[in-house]
Parts: sequence; structure tokens; C-alpha cells
Amino acid sequence: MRSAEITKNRIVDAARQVFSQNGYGDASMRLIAQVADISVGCLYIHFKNKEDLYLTLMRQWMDDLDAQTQEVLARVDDPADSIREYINITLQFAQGHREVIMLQGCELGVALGLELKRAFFCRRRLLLRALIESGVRSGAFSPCDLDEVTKVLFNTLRGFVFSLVVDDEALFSAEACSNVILNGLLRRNDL
Amino acid sequence: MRSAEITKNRIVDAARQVFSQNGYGDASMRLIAQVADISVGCLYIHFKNKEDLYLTLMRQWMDDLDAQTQEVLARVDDPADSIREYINITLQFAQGHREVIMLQGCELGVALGLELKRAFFCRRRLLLRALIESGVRSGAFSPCDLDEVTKVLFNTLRGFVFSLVVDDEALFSAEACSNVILNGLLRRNDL
Amino acid sequence: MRSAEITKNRIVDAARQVFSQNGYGDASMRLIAQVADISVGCLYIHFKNKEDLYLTLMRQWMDDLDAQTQEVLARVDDPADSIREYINITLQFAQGHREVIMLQGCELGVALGLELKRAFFCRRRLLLRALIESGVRSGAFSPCDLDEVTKVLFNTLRGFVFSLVVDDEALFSAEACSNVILNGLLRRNDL
Amino acid sequence: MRSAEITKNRIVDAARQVFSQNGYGDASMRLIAQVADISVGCLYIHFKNKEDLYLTLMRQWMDDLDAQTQEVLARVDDPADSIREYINITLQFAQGHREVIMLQGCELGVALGLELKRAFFCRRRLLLRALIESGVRSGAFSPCDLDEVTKVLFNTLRGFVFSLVVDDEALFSAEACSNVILNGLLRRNDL
DNA sequence: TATGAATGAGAATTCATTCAT
DNA sequence: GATGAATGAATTCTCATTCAT
Repeated sequence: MRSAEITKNRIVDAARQVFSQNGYGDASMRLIAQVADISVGCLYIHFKNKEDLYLTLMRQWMDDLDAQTQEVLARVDDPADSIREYINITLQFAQGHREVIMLQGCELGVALGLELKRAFFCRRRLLLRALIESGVRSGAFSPCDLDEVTKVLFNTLRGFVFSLVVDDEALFSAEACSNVILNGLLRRNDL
Repeated sequence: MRSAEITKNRIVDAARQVFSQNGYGDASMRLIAQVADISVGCLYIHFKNKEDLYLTLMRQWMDDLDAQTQEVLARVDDPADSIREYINITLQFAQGHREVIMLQGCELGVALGLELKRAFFCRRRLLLRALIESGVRSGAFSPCDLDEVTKVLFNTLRGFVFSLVVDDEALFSAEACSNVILNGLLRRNDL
Repeated sequence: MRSAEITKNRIVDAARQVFSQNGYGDASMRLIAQVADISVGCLYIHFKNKEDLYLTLMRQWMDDLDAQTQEVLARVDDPADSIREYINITLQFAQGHREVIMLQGCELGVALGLELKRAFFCRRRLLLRALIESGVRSGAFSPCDLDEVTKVLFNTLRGFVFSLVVDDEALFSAEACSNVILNGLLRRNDL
Repeated sequence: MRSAEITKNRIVDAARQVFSQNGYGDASMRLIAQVADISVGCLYIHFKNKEDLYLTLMRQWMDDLDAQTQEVLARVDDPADSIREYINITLQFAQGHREVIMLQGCELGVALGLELKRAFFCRRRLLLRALIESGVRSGAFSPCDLDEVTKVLFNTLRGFVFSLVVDDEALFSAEACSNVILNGLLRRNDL
């Protein structure tokens, strides 16, 4: 018999796979159990129900991204670089995790963890705003309507993330994305 | 309109409602029939199956948006204005049709009409590219890497559309969106 | 394809059988479907769920007993006879319907239709009270504390019903039961 | 008491609680283990299976009631008083033990320990009969068809027990019950 | 055309019981 | 003796689809 910890991990891994392949509605507990190579009943020992399993996954994704972001930003000083890193980490996460879409709440009819997601996106928007603000303060970025610019950047990045996951062709590099976004922010001394 | 036609329309309307509320997976044929106020059997007279109904809807959405876009653009000459209109119509459509999300292919597990969607987005990207190109040619926009800029604008707009449908607060106006996007494109004679 | 009415009856019949054999908890929808010789899905076309089916049955039992009682009592004038008939019909119903036990609410853990049952038993107690009262008024029964005597007779009858359903040996006739109960009520002119 | 003994008692106590709350079918072994604050596996060390646990409980209830009855009756001489005590102890037990219902075999679908229950009720009926007989012999009660009267009293008492457990309102006192029952038996010298 | 009863497979979930530790 | 993870069958219920009427 395996330890609870190990099994729980197997389940989470399987769930990640199945959820991100099929979405919440079409992910069946049976399939998740199959992928995790355990019995269906065993699933319910470790997770109260499908929703519980889903929320666990979501929380893990958010925590992962939060942690990675924090870690990376701790190593950077320059405002432009921090935004570059913010974008980097966001896109990189999206690339590895098709399931970010689920975080976005775009599965019509699935209203699980709305509060969680709302809070998550709020957190990330505020972080981006702080980065921009510090850039403006340091004089690296042109002065601007902070809230407005934050919205734009945030949504733009969201579009890129989306493209990354949904479009079949890889349309751009993180580099390109960063450049595009930053070119609007950076003070144009060359003009 | 013959009776058959009328019934078909009722069904499509009902389907639009139910699909956009519940997503593909959680939309039940029974509910659609109920909303359309016809029998389940009748549904299957007019549509081969759920997939058929779904694809019909999608095609209609695409055709609608295509037609509306074409119509609007026919009335505009100025490149900046055409992009403004392109953005306008896109956002406006998104606002009225929560179901655009379904066009985006973000319902994991639903792989219906992928080709259709692909073609649709390709078409729209090319249209946007053409608008930009004509702006550059006319001198209204700064010269740029056309493909690159198209991608950026396209994804940015996609992010805004997404925000419009998913976020609870209406974060911006079409106006604001247009300004933001165009400010990067427009030649800055004022500098 | 059978008519809805027929199928519904088949289901109710099957449910009566299965419920009264196994109780609510151990009656499976699958078994009921099997006995009714229809598919499980079909069950759910005609009844919302297990509870609905159960309540339908209960209501039917109560209505049946109410109707039969009313009908019989309409044909009797003498107070002693009406009580005799009340007892008769009660015991007779119990004999044919092992399931009266379910009306009694003695399935621990099953709290369905409590209000319904409460109302039913209240109704029957009041009816019995009225019969006794009219007997006392007519001078056929000795004067007594009406409420007290009603309770006694009611519970006594309940005990007999119970015995009828649960005990393996048929311990008594309705006749005997009536005599016993009435002997306490009837004025003893012979003494 | 050795540790094994203690654990076994904890289990029986928990089972009493859970069974009498939920009935046999809806009592889950997991819940019993939880209430007993032991592991599920441990349950199966001390009891072969659910049935075994149930039967143990039942036997304990019967033994308790038998013992209490015997003890009380040993202290009484007068026939009317012994019946009063018999009734007393029966009702008192019912009041404290919602689970008497389970002894009655009124859980449809549960056919466990039928023999046990049969024997128990037979025993109690014979005891009651003996009490009545001795009353008649002593001249305290009017002569009567012993078997018939026993049945009546037994079932009447059963009805009261039932009322006590099932009805929401406490309809009567043991005193009232005794009086009612005995009034039929006692020789009426006052007439 | 239209109806709606019927189907059968599959969904989530529970549970008595077993067994490696 | 004790644990609690694991099992597998059973449970209620849903749904796309078919078909007799």
C-alpha cells in the first residue's frame, strides 16, 4: 500500500492531465482514477468530491505561479526587467500548463472557485501595477494613468497567454511580447 | 418563411441561449428543446445531433460577425477609423454574445469545428493586417513589422474581449481600447 | 411504446412491491425498474427521483385508506358499528399492505413526508374521536374523557396493526379486536 | 477491564448511537468507527461484520430489558402492581432507547436476527400472560380468556411504545397507560 | 413534420470489507 | 491489537439519441 502523500500526488497529477485535456465538465472521475492507476473509491478517500479535487488543483496552480513570480522578481531590480520577468514567467507558465485557461473562468457553466480566481487575478493586477508604478517613479517609464495602463498591459498579456494556449502555431516569443509591451511604456529618449 | 424554417430558427435561438449559458458539455438537448418549446424528437428532425446544432450556431456567429464587420468597414475610409471600427464591432459583438468564448476554442475538451474556428481567426487576422498595411501605406501609421504588429494588436484585442466577457467589472470602453491600441500605431507628429 | 399512464402505473406497482419488501433505504431504483420491466432512465421520466416516487406511493396509500374509510362509514349509522368498521377497514388495509409500516415513520433515518404522515394520523385520530363522541352522545357508550379514550383506542389499534404486519402468526381476527376495544366503551347494561 | 474489552464497549456504544439514529441500512461502518474514535480496520477486529455488530447490539438490548424486568418484578407481589411495573419498565426503556423500533422488526428489508426477536417477544408475551394468570388466580382480575387478553394487552402496550418513539408529542404517561390497561382487567367491585 | 416515451451507457458518489504496514 | 489506504460493486441520477405513434 502506498503512502497517502504519494497517492494524493498521483491523483493531482492525473487530475491536472485530465482536467486540462477535457475541461471540468468532461473530465470524469473514472478517467482520473484510471490515469492515476487507482480505484475510483480511492479518489474519494483523498478528495471529498470532484469540486474539491478541482479547487485543490486551482489553488496549487495559483500558489505555484505566485511563488515563481515572487522568486523571480526578488532577483531583479530594474523596473523594465521586472516587467519583462513578470511577462516571462506568465507566458512560461501558460506554455507548460494548458490548464491556465481554467483559471480564467472561461468554461461556461462552471462557477467553481470564482472568488478564488477573482482574488488571484486581482492580486496579479495589483502586482503589475506596482511594477509599473515603481518604473514611473524611477523615471524609467513615461508618466501615465497608472490604472489605465495596468488594464491595457494586463489584458494584452492575457491575450498573449490565450494565444499561446489556444492557437496551434506558436505566434511569438516572450521576448517579442515583452518588447511590444514595454515599448509603449519606456521613455523614448531617441525621439 | 415556411414552418420548417421558423422551427429551425426557434431551435437556433434556444441553442444560443442554452449553449452560451452552460457551455457545450452542460447544455442538454432536452433543455434546448424546452426553451425552443418543441419536443426533443423535433430537434433531431432539424439537426442531426448536438454537434450539428453546435456547428450551425458557430457558423452563424462567424457569418454574423463577418457580415457586420464588412458592412461597417465599407462605410469608412480613414485607416485609423477602420481599425477603430474593427475594434468597435469586435467588442460590441463580444458584449452581446457571451458565447464568443466558445468561438475561441477555450472550452477544453470540446474539439468541434476546430478547422472552422481556425479559418475564422485567420480571416480576421488577415483583415486586421490589411487595415494596418493600408494605414502604413497612407502614411497614417508609422512603418513597422506588419506581421509582428498584427499579432500584437490581435492578441491585445483578444485580451480585451476576454476581459469583457469574463471579468465582472466592465474595465474599459471600446473608445479606451481603441485609443490604447492606436496610440502605438499612429505616427506621433506631436513629439 | 406504452402510454405514459400505463407505464406510470407499472412503476407505482413495482415500487409498492419493492418498497414494502425492502423499505426505503434498501429499495434500489434499479430493482424497481427491473420489476416494472422498464429501463432505469424511464423511471426518471415519470418520477423526479426516488423521493418523489416514495411520496407518490405514500399519498396514494393515504388517499386510498381515507377514501375506503369514508365510503364504509357512510353506510353505517350505529356508533358501535362505525367504530367496528373503522377498525375493520384499518386492519384489512394493513393485511393487504405490508407497507403501512412505512406510513408509520418507523424507518429510522428516513424523514420523508413527515408532515404528510403527521397530517394523516392527525386526521384519523380526529375521525376516531368523532365516532366515539357521537357514541357517547347517543348514549351507546359510557361517558368518558374523550381525548384520553381516543388515544388509548388509537394506540391499541396501532399495536394490532403492527402485530398484523410484523408477527408471523395471525394472532387475532378483526372481530376479536373490535370486541376487545368496544367492550371497554359499551355501556354494560347487563351488570 | 482489559483494553480489548474497553474498545469493544466503545464500539457498541457508538453503534447504538448510530444505528438508532440512522437505522441499519443508513448506518455506515465508517461513521460508527468515527464515533467510537477508532479506525475502520479496528472495527473488524472486534466484530466480524456489520451484521455481527447489529446482532450484538440487539442481544444486549434484549438482555438489558429482560434483566431489568426480572429485577423489578422480583420486588413486587401484588398482581396489579406487577403488571404496572411491567408496563412501566417497557415504556421507560422505550423512552430512553429509540432503537426499540429495531427490535420490533419494523425495518423492512432488514431480516437480521428474526429468530432472536421472535424468541424475545414470545418470552415477553409469556411473562405477561403469567402475570395476568396469577392475577386471575388471586382473584384480583376478573376471569377471562387468558390468551385473548394477553394478546390485547401486549398489542396495546406495543401501540403505546410505538407512539412514544414515533409521535412527536408525548401523548400519555406510563401511569395513564397502566390505568387504562388495568381498568379492563381489574374486578369492578364498585359497580 | 411532430411527439414524447424509452433506452443504455455513463456520470458522481458511497460503502462494507480487506490487507499491507 | 491497531491503522487507514485501497477496492469494487452498488447507488442515484443524467443525457444524447431513437422510434412507435
